[in-house]
Amino acid sequence: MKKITIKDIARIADVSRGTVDRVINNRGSVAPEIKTRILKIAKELGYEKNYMASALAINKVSKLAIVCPDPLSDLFWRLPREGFQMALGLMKHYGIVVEYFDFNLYNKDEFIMQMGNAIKSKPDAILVAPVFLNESKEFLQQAQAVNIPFITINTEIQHSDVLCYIGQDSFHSGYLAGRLFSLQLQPGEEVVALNLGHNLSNAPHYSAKLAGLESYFKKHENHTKVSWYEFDQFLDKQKLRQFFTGIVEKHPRMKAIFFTNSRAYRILELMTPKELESYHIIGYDMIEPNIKLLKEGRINFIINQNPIQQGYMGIINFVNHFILKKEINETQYLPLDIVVKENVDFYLDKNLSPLHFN
Amino acid sequence: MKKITIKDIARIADVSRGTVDRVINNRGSVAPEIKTRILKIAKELGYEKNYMASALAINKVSKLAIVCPDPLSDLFWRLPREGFQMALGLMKHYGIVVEYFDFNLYNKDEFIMQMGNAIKSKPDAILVAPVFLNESKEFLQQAQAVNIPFITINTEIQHSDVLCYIGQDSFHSGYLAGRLFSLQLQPGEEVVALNLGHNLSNAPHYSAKLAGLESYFKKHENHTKVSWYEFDQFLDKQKLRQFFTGIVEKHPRMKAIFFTNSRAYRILELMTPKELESYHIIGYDMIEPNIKLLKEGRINFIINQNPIQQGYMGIINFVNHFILKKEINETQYLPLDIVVKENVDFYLDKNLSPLHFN
DNA sequence: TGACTTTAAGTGCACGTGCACGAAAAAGCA
DNA sequence: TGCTTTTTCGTGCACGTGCACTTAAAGTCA
Repeated sequence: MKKITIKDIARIADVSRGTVDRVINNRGSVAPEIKTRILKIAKELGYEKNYMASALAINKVSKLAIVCPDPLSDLFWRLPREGFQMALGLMKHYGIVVEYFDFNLYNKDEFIMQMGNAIKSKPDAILVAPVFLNESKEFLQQAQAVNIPFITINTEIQHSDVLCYIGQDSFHSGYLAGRLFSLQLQPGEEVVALNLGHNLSNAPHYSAKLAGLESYFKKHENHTKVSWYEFDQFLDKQKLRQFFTGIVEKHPRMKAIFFTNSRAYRILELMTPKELESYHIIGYDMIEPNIKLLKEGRINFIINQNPIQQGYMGIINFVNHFILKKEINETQYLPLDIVVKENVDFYLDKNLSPLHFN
Repeated sequence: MKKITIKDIARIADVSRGTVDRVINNRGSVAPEIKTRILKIAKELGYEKNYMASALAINKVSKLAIVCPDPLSDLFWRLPREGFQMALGLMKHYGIVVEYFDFNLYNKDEFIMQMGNAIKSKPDAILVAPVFLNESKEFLQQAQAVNIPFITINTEIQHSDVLCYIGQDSFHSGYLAGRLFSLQLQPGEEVVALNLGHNLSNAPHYSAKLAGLESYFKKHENHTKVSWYEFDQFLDKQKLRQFFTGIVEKHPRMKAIFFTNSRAYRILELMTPKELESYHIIGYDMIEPNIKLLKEGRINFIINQNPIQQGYMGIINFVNHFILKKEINETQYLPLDIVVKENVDFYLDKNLSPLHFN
């Protein structure tokens, strides 16, 4: 019942606390036979280190650098940050200091700069959303040289020095969208996928979604035509409308529109009432404009990427690895939540308040 | 940057640590003017109690009694327990001792007995799945008398002494099922809801689901007929089949079947191949037989009640309230996850491994 | 054998808080 | 004023671990 301590072990093994300490923490300088004796006793008694006392004694902070898009530059990125805060509130007693290195989501140079700054700050680890594929891989090399591991969220990249990835399986995310469309599509109707933003070739999480979407129809409804387009000047409403008009003209049988990211609302706000009625829409992310459109019945499904949990788990993994020294999984896929008008309220972050510790 | 401690405040306020301690913890015996001075300084400096040192000093365990159905008596109840274990692994350093009081889900007397035992064990709080409505309310009275608050999960009951409820909004859960059916229903087709198990009048979480389902169709498709039945001898395959045959005969236009709980598989395993093809099925809970049926396309949608999170959050709330002394929300609705074949893999608990701390 | 080095083991303090105990100051009272 | 009672405040130890420092023992070599 009572928690067993180092002192207990020392008493039973007839040695001093210091010796037990050396054994437990593998500091050496202890006779082999005594070491085995102590380990045996510790195991038998089920000794578990008291992390509170440990953390108190160490009195040293672990540093985590977080390199994510500026929450102000993109609505979505508020949410992972919320998750960071939650977990940090919960874990702050372990002595974790984080430094944020925000960058503008659309500015590759800022990303490069902030990644450099993050590495320069000599943290114990870097938590990064590697939205720019090539540049991220480059920095991974650099970090590897100075022995700083990466925790990645949101965008999955393949690299040996990534401690773990937390986010969605993008391919299956697109695949799921295919299934959801097919619930309502009639034969002959076409599907169009739109990527508003980053260049697809440098953004693996977006292109994987497209691949998944196409894969679904190839497998189940090979007659359904799927096309895709990318467009990065979505902030210019006039150009965006022109772009969309072009698509409408090119695809008179278009019935379903898939958005690879959170920016469905950018086009929906430019649609005519008639257009709004005509299409099945699937988009991503529970940001305010999308939620509104979902509730109005304009967006049919939102696929939620659990951004808050992405942040939450990122911190948890840091704690697990660096403080509790536990094994962690390299790939941690979060659920592909299907959000409709009828359950959207229960996905809003206010429901996570119990995890808010501040 | 540096963490500010009681000692710092004492030095600045020119008093002793003890005095600051008395102010911070509201122990009285301190002159009013000094109290305000100390509070002011504490606030200015942003003092935050170090809970690790605090817990270490107190060296007292908080006791939590958990009264939930035996995981062996019902597959579903393994999952909340997993959530308990996760959170406890994460929080164990706060010194939490839990005692489980399992009862057979179908045995009201066992529930009564274990609730009694739980109260007798004099815990700081009881975490309970109050699946029997009337009996639960009775014990709430008793616990109130000896000042033991309740944390409830899974089944929502109205009572002033419930510290918090963590689980689904059952009404909207049924309502969502209505929407999901309507994605595929043709005019004239009927919906039947089946409650295999508890008496509905004593199980509010089940009856609320039915109400939600009916409400959806009343509001959106008033022509669609919705009927419901309950049947508690579902373990007897022959009787169950008879029961179902009766329903098939009574409802030749039945196209959609809604199960209020996890026991859809009980009837599906008795269906003929032709019957299996004929109906849209919605059920609850990610237990093994249901997952299999979902993957085979027999069950169309599973609504996930986040059982692991129910357990996880239950513990988190205990910590928040009793250790960190934070305000907690009385009602904490978990998402109504829509699970289909295409995203089921990402809802399996293996994906939550990072929360496993043992 | 004696002086010195290396290795093994023990001791004491620190971390920040809670709490019991006792000292000091203030208040009450004759 | 002198005494007692009450209030207010300070001090020391404990919690379990980490770590630096000290001491003791064993080993090395001329």
